[in-house]
Amino acid sequence: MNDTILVAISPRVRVLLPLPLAGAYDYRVPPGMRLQPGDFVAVPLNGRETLGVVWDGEADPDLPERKLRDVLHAYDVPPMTASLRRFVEWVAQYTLSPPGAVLRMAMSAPAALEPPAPQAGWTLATGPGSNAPPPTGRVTPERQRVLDALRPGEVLPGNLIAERAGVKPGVLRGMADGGWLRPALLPRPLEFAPPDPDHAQPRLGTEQRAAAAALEAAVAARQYGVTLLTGVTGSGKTEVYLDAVAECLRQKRQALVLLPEIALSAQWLDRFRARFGVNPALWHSELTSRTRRRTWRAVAEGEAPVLVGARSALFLPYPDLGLVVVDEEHETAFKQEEGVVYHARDMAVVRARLSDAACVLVSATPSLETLTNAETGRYAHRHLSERHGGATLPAISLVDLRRDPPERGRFISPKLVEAVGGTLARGEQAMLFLNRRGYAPLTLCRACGHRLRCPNCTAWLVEHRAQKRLQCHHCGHAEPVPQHCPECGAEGFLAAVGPGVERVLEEAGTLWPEARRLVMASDTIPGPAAAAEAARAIAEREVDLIIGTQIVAKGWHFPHLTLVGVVDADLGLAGGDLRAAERTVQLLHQVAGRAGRAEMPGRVLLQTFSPEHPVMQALLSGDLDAFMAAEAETRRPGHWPPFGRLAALIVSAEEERDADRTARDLGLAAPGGEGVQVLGPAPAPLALLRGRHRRRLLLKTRRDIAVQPILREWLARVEVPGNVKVQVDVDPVGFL
DNA sequence: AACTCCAGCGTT
DNA sequence: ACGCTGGAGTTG
Repeated sequence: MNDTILVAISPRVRVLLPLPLAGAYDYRVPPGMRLQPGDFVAVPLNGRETLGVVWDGEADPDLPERKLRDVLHAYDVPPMTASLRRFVEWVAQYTLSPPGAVLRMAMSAPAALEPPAPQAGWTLATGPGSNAPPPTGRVTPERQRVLDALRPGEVLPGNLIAERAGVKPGVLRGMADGGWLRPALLPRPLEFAPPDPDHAQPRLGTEQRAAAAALEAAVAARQYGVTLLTGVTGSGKTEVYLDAVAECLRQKRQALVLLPEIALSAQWLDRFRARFGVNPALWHSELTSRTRRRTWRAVAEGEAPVLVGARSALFLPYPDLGLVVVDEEHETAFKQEEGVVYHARDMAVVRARLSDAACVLVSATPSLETLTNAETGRYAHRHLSERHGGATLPAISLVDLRRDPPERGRFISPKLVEAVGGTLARGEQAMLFLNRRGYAPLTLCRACGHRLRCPNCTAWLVEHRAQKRLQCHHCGHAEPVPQHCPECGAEGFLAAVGPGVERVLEEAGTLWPEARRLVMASDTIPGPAAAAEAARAIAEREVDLIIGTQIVAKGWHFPHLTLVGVVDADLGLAGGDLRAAERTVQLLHQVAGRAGRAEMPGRVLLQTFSPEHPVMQALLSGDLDAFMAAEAETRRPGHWPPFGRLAALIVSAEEERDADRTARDLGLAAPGGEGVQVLGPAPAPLALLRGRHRRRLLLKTRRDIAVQPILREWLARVEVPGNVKVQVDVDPVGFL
């Protein structure tokens, strides 16, 4: 045997830090510490302590020993699963984000790594197997009641024992000194009561039953697969997918349900409670730090069997995810536009695949992307064609504003006035929908034509008359409504142009002074409590007329609502957005679905200047399938999504010429070739946003060409100065 | 992201 | 000579 010189090479691990660094860093494992991939650790970084996760792969052997620092500490929490680690990497490479930036989303409750402080309680010092010295002192009646309140081995909090025994807390201390009681740690209670899959059996129709069985089978298969669940509003899609959740519970795996607006989902939670007997765990950005910490830890320890959340819930550390449901999958709220730019619906599919879980995408008005995946067979498709409980679909009609315009200065046409009036007269509820907050979207000077615009954004200031302020809906800038025109100084010439919900409220007040009116907009319904209260007031008929923005479109059940009037059906169609028509159909269809959900038939009136527009015709006929098929044919020839791929580069800088220069450089370095096309640079749709000048370039490729390598090479060719930001948006939606 | 380092400037 | 501020650079 050869003589070998054994060099004591200290073991090294790669640690990914939740910071926007290029990759994982290597650390030394101190003697006695055992680490495996996924372990949460504390490490030194540039003179401070940072949390991180032991990552996969070999440490760099060429890194000199002197650069290495020791791992400081390993946390006693379940390690991050391999499936979540793969997901972090996948999202990072897809969105061109540093992996650490994605990891940060998976470490959104760092305090949860510390074990929860154990709660102290009391237990009997004497008892079977105890060799404690015999207690001293008399057994008073009080003390006897304390002894009776505790079973041998039982640990209870002091205040509970004192309450049960009817004694002052001081008695317990005395008994502890005398050796009757001894302090002990309380067993940690479960954060979330386990939902019972068989708490209430829903009454499903035949069609629902078949769909539920298919979803249950998909969950029971314990492997990846995506099912699109469609059906008109009121067809009972929620009950069907809750059956899949029940099956997931029986499989002892965790279920995740993503909702677009978790803050508005009070009614959804009622249905969950009715089905499973308990509340699910919730996850959204407005949780208190305490709830956040507790929920994160409960999820990691497998004690949150069902989690309902916003898109960020995708990054929670489920030990064994068995089902991911994306409700209202077409909603643009699933798109995260800042930081790591991602689409939660698409990432949900990836999360499910990497976890060998079933995925269910749910919508009455599915996106063209999802429909196309269903048509090509990548997704299974289940459709519910019947409205549940005997309700019929609302009758939709158009009001041609060219033939039947409202009175001058008004926005509700005579036909709609009549319909609302009739509905209110019958004691039924009506809704007026206008997807615009505030009083008026534009204020202009009638003397000089000046329009009041935001100093930081390419946007008009919106008057909010209730607050007597002008607001920018993009940056939060607000100012008092001026008396004089800031341009020409004329007094009394500033005029509100166009309607917002506040103005419709005012008009409704003059038309139906007796009607009890409620405005539902994101500024009047700021959170879950307000949403629940609004739903209650409407259900208990404390409201006659609801005036709302798009938040009224989402999943509400208003049993007494029989009329929906859409004040401006054309609103979403302006502008050059690729998906404007699709989104308008989806939004207006959802709004229309609020009418007539119980036995009373519903009616919908759409006010439009272009009744012949395919969007209006689709809503009129109710044949959304045909509309989506036609929509597909407009996108297919130009290889627009979903028949091609799109990525946007948003170049922004405080100085316009800096943004222009980098945008031009990117344009000059643009990739090309077969099936690859670059559009721009052009001013971004909001050319000025929060004080930054923005330019946009669009990369469009054939569907079989991945955009990420092209983007990486492109960005590597261009030098971006420090005062310029280039944001990458793979699969952009909307106009940002 | 959060720190150090250092140039450039003003104060003591 | 000292100290503050801002920007660039670094972190294992």
